[in-house]
Amino acid sequence: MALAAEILGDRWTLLILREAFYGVQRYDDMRADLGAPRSMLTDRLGKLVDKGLMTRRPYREPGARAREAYVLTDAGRALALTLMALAQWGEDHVLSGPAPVGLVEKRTGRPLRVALIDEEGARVDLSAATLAMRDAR
Amino acid sequence: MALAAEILGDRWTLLILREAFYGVQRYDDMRADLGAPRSMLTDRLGKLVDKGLMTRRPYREPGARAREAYVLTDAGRALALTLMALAQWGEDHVLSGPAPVGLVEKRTGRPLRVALIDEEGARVDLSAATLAMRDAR
DNA sequence: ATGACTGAGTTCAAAATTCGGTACTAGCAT
DNA sequence: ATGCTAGTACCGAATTTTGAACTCAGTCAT
Repeated sequence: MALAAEILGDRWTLLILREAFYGVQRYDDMRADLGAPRSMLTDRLGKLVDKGLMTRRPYREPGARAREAYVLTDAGRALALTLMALAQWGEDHVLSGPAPVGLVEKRTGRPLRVALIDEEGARVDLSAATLAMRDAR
Repeated sequence: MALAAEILGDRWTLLILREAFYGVQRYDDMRADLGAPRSMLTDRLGKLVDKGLMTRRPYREPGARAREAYVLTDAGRALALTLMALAQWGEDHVLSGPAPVGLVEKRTGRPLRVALIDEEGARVDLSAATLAMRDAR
């Protein structure tokens, strides 16, 4: 958690990851969307690549130079849960209203939410949960 | 999400929230645990109180002056999902091994995890999910 | 060939934040 | 009164962020 916080405890990083989840892959699009200073964007994208959350994927459009798409890795995509939980929390508590984008089931288009589940996969309410020490495992 | 990222896109804030979830409420305990500079801790705790994630609750031990416990509000507690998702991700992807503390069900002590659920409360795998625009709602 | 355009990275100086240390205030006991 | 200490304030140095300018290199048109 402390290590995760080191990677993710940064506003720009969170915003970049959100962009990536929205499907934005190009440096300049991210920059336009986020209003991030170039050196910040370059720095943070580089760090995300270094940490294995993103990869650079070269691509070439007809008539243009080679460019790089910033694509989430599996590890990066696994952060969807965290980012969605954060977005849900933001909707509920920071007065920003519903987010325009959410997770849906691929097959059916049904909306999905982040929640707690037990070992059988059944939902458990947050109020029924508590923190506890774990076994040595 | 951008607003949430503004509040939470900060390493110390994440670590303080983790402490709060562990039940640590006293300034000096947090400081000892986190190794945070005093002014950072004061600043971040103050911000968390300002944003309504925490409240200060005065208490008095016999023979000591009045002190303040930093207690999570409902909004703060609602971040359990986000923090747990982050911790789970950290376990899975940052090579830090299992966290010593996790969420369990109050009544049964069974371990809980963060996951995606559909409208019926059934678990949906992350690979079966995708981002989509939402209705106007 | 040259020139224009531009995508992304680099550099720079000013502003902001962080950090570690010190000083301070105020509540309690002696 | 003094001593201890919980938490805040202050300070200067170090680091990071920011916004602007610059740079390099790939592509196209002439």
